[in-house]
Amino acid sequence: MAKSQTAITPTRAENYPEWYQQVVKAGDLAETSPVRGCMVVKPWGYAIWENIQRELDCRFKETGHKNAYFPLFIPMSFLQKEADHIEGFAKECAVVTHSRLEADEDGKLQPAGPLEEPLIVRPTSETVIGELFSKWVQSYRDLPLLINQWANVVRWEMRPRLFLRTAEFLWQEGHTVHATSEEAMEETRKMLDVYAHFAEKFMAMPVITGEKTEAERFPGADATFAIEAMMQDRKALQAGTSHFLGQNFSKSGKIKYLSVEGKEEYAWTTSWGVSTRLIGGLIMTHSDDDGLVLPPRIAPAHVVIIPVTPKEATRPQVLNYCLELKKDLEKQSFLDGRVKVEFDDREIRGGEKAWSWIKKGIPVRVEVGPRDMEKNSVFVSRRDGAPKDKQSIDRTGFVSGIVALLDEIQDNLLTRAKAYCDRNTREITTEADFVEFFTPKDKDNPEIHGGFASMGFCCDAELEEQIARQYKVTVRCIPNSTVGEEVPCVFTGKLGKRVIFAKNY
RNA sequence: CGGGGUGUAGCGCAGCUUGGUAGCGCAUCUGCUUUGGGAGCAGAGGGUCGCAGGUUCGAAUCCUGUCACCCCGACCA
Repeated sequence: MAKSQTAITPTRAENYPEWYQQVVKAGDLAETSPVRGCMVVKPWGYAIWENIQRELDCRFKETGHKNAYFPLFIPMSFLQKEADHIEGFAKECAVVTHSRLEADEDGKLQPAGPLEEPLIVRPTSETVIGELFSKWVQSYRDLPLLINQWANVVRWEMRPRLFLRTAEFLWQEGHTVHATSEEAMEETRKMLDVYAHFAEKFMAMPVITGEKTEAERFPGADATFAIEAMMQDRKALQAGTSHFLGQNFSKSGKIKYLSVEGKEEYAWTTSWGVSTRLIGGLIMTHSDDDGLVLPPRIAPAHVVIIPVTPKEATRPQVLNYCLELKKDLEKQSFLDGRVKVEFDDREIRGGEKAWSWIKKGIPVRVEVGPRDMEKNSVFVSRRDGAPKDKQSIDRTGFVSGIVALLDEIQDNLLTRAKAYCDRNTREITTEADFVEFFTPKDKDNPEIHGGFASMGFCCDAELEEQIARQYKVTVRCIPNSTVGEEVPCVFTGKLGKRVIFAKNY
């Protein structure tokens, strides 16, 4: 049978959503679970999440936050406290109503021991954390209170997609309490910047930071900020959010403190989070028709060494040479650690072996055989290049240059992603251009459209909703970089703000 | 939860319109060959066709119900 030209079928151009699923599968990142909507994160995928966690956790601690853990269950009455918050989350919650199971006459298990008050599996923790914060905060001396938790949350989504939207997902939620509005706003923006910096520097994922319009705001927030990234199908992915909650949750949760002047005041709170969705963003930013492409700074391993042993006689020497090479590479410092090396001596065919690593997105592959050993060189290919593109490099030079090579791949991926985003971002000035920009050209791939439209908008909520219904396009954000700019609205001509319109995940 | 689609060997699919008791590719096993590359040749094993009813002498194929998955919509990190 003639093998397809690409490791992944269908290709991105043929069917993007299906391609995405195949990349997740081929890269051995995750799979669906017996429970609809839930996800099993496999070791290679979880290692990516651990790298995301490690880096972000450092940044959180550097900015003064401490980790804590709050309960999975929230009393239903807590959710009731903040009116907008209920509106936003009540519908998609998992509800626990019983405390045990009992076998009936037929031996079938039945829920028993009904709870007096149903418990909600947290969709987000503002309400429980607020309850506890109200006890922790008494005086201005207790502020600011800067807490983060790494946890799982559940939102009973109707249309799950691995990493992008699952019923249960892993995330981090920061919750902070401040004495003043200014300080809380500063925190909100600071954490957004932490996310933006992380996305660009580590995930090589260019993002636009900005504020959400009222329609897209977090339920219960006074202002929501987000990082938005462009995927390869030109749709936007909200990759992280930071909320200025004003005094809404402190009023509903009674978070009060005694000020320097001895007056009782309501505190100002923030919350911010990123989730395993980042991995979905990573996949859709860099991967190609041969599978996953991982930026070195987030990859579970940087280099795979594949021994080539055509003759049984030289096999032990080749394996030994590879192990020595592994040791030398692992002496090199990369980021805060070492260069991480996989040595693949599985007893499978060379081609299959190499392709399995291509599909996993490992940044650098090294093939070492008897001839390389004789010349004291190695055969190297980069994941950001073509699969057949291999180069013979002197062993010493390769080892001493590995860190530079990883940095180069990292930079190249960011440059490439940035160029893609720029190429598909257009200034829109008329309604006709807007319609044209977002009308699919290809009937077989109706998802493919223009990309990001940078344009003036009066930010009328009703108009925004109408546009969303008609064109399936929403305001992704009011970019921080253009705040203050006054631009005529493309639809009404009224002076408005510069916004980014796009289709989104 | 609405609209559409798909369920046939471990995986990917054909067969279904025009009912006659199951086929292809990959994978697996065996042998020989090959050996800087997702191997070649020859042979073998493996399926009560998602599940439950119905129509019929006879159902993968027609009808009804049901479950699961995927796509589109509503909802969303």
